[in-house]
Amino acid sequence: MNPGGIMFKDVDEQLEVLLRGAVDIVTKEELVKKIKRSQAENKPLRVKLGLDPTAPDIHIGNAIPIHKLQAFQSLGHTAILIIGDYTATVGDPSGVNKTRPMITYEKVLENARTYLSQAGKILDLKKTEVIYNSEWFKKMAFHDVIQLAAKMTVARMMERDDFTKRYNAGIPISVHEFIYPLMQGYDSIMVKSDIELGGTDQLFSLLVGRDLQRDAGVEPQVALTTPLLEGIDGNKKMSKSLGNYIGVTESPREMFGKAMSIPDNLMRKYFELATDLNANEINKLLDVQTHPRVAKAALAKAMILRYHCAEEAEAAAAEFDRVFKGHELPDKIPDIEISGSELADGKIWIAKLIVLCGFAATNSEARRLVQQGGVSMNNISINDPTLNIELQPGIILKVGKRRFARIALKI
RNA sequence: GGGUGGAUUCCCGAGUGGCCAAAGGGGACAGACUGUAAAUCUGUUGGCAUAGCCUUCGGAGGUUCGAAUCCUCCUCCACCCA
Repeated sequence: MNPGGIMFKDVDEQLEVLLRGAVDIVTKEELVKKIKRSQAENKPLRVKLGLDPTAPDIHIGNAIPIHKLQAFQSLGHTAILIIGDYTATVGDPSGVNKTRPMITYEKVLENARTYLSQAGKILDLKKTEVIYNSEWFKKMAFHDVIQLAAKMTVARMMERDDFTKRYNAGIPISVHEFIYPLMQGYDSIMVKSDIELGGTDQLFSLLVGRDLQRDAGVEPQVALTTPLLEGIDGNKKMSKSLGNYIGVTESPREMFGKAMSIPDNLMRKYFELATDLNANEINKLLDVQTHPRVAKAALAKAMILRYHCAEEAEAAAAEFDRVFKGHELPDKIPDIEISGSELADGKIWIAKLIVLCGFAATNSEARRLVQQGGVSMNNISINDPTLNIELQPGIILKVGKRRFARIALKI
């Protein structure tokens, strides 16, 4: 059937996998053409995804296009992961309504390391071309930069919704932000990409890549975007800085808890983007017959399954029920050692203890938590913020619904 | 280059001599109700062992018994004209 060694699946079969969950495909005709040609010539397509290591961790939101890249990879195509070590220092303006601060190159490299190891949870890195874009950008002369900049007009830049909005709102836009899409497009030329993936907020940059390629006399890449995922607050886009994210390296129990706190109306989206369940399974779980809580627990487990094993997912679910339904103690409670020098007459002020456990930033905050009835010790609620406690070893401090500590005394 | 307006607490935003640790909203946190959902309701939201004191309204000085508020200089930002 395929003497060349690589065996590509049927075009329709490939499209079914590749288009699942995709938002924009520019253009679908070109994609079909490329896949057909790849199959006929028995030659893998070059599929590019750029990641800017601006934060140390990957969360399940920015993992979405990585999973899409993995889908291409598992079909035999060539996955190209661009580590935007150079672009990261510029700062992608997409979807941001404030000027991004520039981050240092050292920080970027440090982030790149963890990014790569985390991306390895999704991709087969042995088969992935990993390329740092400083490879070409750091060699560029100013002259080259200007030539690149000459390929774009201000009017086209201002077509972008986020730029227009910022401009009209009087929020500054730096010139270097205009350069960003050009850099990303230039990457496409350098790695000879057939397809570029990205979140929907990347569409503009992906299209610039097409323009630049056309200008350079090569066949334009197909732009394929995946949806942006709202954070667990259900409001804003998932992001590290908003603290509404689920990190791919988080423990199963953390993932489970966070998944359970997403709003119901986001369940379908999470099912589709953050799990490997198929449409039938998802529909069945979201049926009116199924209690939303059951569906959400299934979602949490399926999500964990992408990054951990089945036993761990089950254990996380059981633990969750025990703590939040059964109101029992979690089986792993962090031990906090309190130094003897913090005590006075063998006692410690409750607010101080809470701060030492890291459950409040200041004594005042801790005091408020107590006043509001959010603090208990050994399951006995404490309401007096001036209370001094005699520390018995192994005493359990609970703050709010989910923060526990077992106190030990260090003499 | 010339002109105008602006910078307030996590964010938006009110405040133009004392009643200001600073309205209102958002967010966040805690509690009630639940399913760690949504909606709703209540409370909290600078620090300090808290009836009191201390630090904060872009920065540095100054006027005043008293300054977020008035004056001088500086920094940053936006808009208009060229």
